[in-house]
Amino acid sequence: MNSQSTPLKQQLRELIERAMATLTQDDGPLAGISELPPVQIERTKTREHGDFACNVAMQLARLARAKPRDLATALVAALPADPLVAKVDIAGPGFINLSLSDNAWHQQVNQAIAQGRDFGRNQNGQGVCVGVEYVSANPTGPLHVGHGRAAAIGDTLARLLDAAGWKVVREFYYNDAGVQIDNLALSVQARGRGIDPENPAWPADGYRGDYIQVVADGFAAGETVDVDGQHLVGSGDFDDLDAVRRFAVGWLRREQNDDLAAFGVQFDVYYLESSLYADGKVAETVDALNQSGHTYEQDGALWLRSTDFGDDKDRVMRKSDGNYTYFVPDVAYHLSKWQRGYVRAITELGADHHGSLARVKAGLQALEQGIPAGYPEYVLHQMVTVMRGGAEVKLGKRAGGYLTLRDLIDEVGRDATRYFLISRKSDSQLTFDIDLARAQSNDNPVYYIQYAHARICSVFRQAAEKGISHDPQAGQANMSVLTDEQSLALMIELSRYPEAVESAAEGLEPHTLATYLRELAAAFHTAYNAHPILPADSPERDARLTLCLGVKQVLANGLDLLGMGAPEQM
RNA sequence: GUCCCGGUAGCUCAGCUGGAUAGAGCGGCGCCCUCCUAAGGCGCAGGCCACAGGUUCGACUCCUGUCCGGGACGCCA
Repeated sequence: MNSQSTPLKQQLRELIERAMATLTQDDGPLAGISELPPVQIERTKTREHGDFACNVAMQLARLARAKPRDLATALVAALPADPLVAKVDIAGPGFINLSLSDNAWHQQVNQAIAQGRDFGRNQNGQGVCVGVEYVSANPTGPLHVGHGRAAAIGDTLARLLDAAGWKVVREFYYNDAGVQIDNLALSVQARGRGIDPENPAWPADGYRGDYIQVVADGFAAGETVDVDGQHLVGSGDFDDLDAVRRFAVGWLRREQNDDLAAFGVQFDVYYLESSLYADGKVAETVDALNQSGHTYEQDGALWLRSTDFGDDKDRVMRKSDGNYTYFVPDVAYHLSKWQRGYVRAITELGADHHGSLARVKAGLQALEQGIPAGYPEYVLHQMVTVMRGGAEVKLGKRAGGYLTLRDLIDEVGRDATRYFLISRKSDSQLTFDIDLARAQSNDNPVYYIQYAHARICSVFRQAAEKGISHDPQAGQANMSVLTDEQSLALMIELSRYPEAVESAAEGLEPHTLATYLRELAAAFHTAYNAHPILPADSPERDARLTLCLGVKQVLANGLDLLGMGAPEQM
């Protein structure tokens, strides 16, 4: 494993910090300022402003009672010389603009090649354990597109956090015992007895989809289901509702797992709601809430005074019929995450559940067990609508045309499905255009990015056919022959990758990585068109091929974080 | 009525924890393959960042209010 070298931004930040330290000495302009603001280094929008800009002089202006530009001048004068930095300017209201040497970019390319799959990874998480929960669909039906969005977002988050040095546990939580499961069992039983949803004898809240018939047929035919460590055999005895229930749950669990596997999504832990009752976690939670004094009895029910913790009204914990409301096991479940050592817990949910967030957080606070106020962190996604042929595809469970995640994967492919579900900010509603996702054309960003990777592979194949060998060492030594604008722009784009990974992980915003990869691919395609990669001149050729190797590595790393393939040929 | 999320080019959307002249793709118009995959590239046109205030050196970004669209508000899960 290569030791990760210090990221560019951080190296520059340290230079500025050293300059600031100089100015705090004795009677320097910053002397006597106790709290210096954190130094922010950011990429500039145009190279006219250099490569990186620092706004610290403006931030310090008031504290130091000095003009921003005067401070900037003093900082620049105190800035230590460094081979990374070619030029320093002061511009606008007091920006310090840093222009890097070409050699700085060459180093980034070389690092991408040398570090390989590790390039872009960082140690920000310091190996601390974070639980990431997502999908968590109840086993009452096939996964639909909304679950697909949850899976794509959650899985990419998990990969990003892993790349950022956290110890990630992927978790799937499901209810295997509640009212909805009863409805499932009753539905399968009814189908098994030849009752269909149009029949007056159909269960009131039954699941009407055709898949119920399939499950019933399997149960009748004595099919077997192996899932979650269980081996289930359909007995065909529809009077044994408990057996029907176990079989149906197992069947749908297996179905969901198969679909998720086809989507490239796997979990470390499957957590059953029923286990929270079986192992006393629910009772422990209720006792702790009672003991902490945040509960009261009223109207024959037990209430949590969640308004003490920011909820807008108190919530019933135990109904007057003696059963717990769903949010009690929810609190117990998140307590178990804390107790299992998840220092951070991230819960990915559909935004239609946002109403439950406040009460779960309130419940965790009311336990008074030192769980941080921000626990768990929620990432919510908005609804997905699907378009085909310019018309909306209805997704309702009741309708016959039930579009499942599996249907979508089969129709447009795993990579395109993942990309489209991840490419938008999770906070905004998403329109999934099946025709666009299927298009094998430049309308489709999936191919655009993957094609960049395939194109590089193709160039190396061409080189091999022509008997041209690539000397990577010579390439690295000769990078300075690449002075054209497009190559430089490509190197700079490549150098942004570690920052893209870091900020996507930190902000829990996987879509920003998708955006970055499109920009990297664009920079590559531009350079590809501007200059032949296999010119006769061998120093230049070696350098261009070396740059291609670096870009190829970054594309592969980035696509992998999105759970997508990096094809060598298209 | 309360709460959450959106409102940026004709369309679909980016805009990184407030930064310098607002970005990309598609669509429109005009170009580029005797050349490594044209699944590509180049150029032009296109904007009161929903609206009105406020905060400050500086606001698409933060705060308040209004309007529009979507969602959530149960002793359902």
